[in-house]
Amino acid sequence: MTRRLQEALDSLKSTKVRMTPQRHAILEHLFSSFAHPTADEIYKALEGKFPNMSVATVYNNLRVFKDVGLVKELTYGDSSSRFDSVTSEHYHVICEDCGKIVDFHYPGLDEVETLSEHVTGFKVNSHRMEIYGICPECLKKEQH
Amino acid sequence: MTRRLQEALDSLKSTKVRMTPQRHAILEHLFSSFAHPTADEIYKALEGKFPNMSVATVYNNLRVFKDVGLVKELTYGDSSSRFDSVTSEHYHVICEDCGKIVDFHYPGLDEVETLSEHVTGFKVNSHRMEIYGICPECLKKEQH
DNA sequence: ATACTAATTATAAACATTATAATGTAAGAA
DNA sequence: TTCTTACATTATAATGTTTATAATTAGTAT
Repeated sequence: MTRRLQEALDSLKSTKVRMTPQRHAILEHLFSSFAHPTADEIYKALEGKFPNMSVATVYNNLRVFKDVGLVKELTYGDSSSRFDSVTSEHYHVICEDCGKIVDFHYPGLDEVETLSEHVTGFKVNSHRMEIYGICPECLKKEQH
Repeated sequence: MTRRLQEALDSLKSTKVRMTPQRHAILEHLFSSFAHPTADEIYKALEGKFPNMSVATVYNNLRVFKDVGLVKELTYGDSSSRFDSVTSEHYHVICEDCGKIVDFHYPGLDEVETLSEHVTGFKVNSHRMEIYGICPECLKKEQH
């Protein structure tokens, strides 16, 4: 069990969210790696362990985790949402070919928030940024 | 007819994309304002003029325009894509309360693309950024 | 152990988007 | 101008993701 998973489980104890085997498995899947799976990928990954689990359970619980701030929903260009276990602030680099998502840390875009606040009169809360391109693996495939 | 629309029509002449009344109307709708409508909003807006137009026509043509670089598809959190007539490079400031989208110009984030290319090994093509907050109108409402 | 409440399952429905096949039409050639 | 051909449109069905519903099951506090 990773530290990140343990922390997620602990933070759930302070809420009124019940722990169930399915929820534990979904959290484990999300927090034990830095992947950004779709709901369906999670569903398929846990099929062996929970043959009777409904896909609605995956969606419901992802929403529960989102509501308590444990995961983020990423709505990018492709057809289905991806889910990201929340760690620190970071950005995503996305492969336009295979859809793979890689984390990317970049320091200061605070200036952008400040400037946009002045220009638009908005009270700015946050921003998001994604970078699009072709991943090394797909670049190789193209060359063949 | 606005200059932006005329430019869009001109640029289509240099491609092999045929002009049809439906295409003209969709372009007019997109290029005569700076709105960011969904496919369904465009469909409904043109219902009066083209009672027989199929929703597939809207989707097909938005894809055509996207392919030749006249429009951009914006996939935000909500369920359906929005479409933006391409002008110069710009970003969007989005009101979390009423959903309003305001354009925002900001010069150089090229450095982000360069750096992410080095760090991840991707061949980077583009990036997008959105800024989230509360617009002046909704701020006022909150204070009452 | 019991009871209460919430979670899960199975299923159907909703919704956006895409595919298919038949019909209609834009645009260049004769 | 008319003809021709390839492309666009329509109507419809299909697809894929996500949500809603109702019945059953299972956590948790007492």
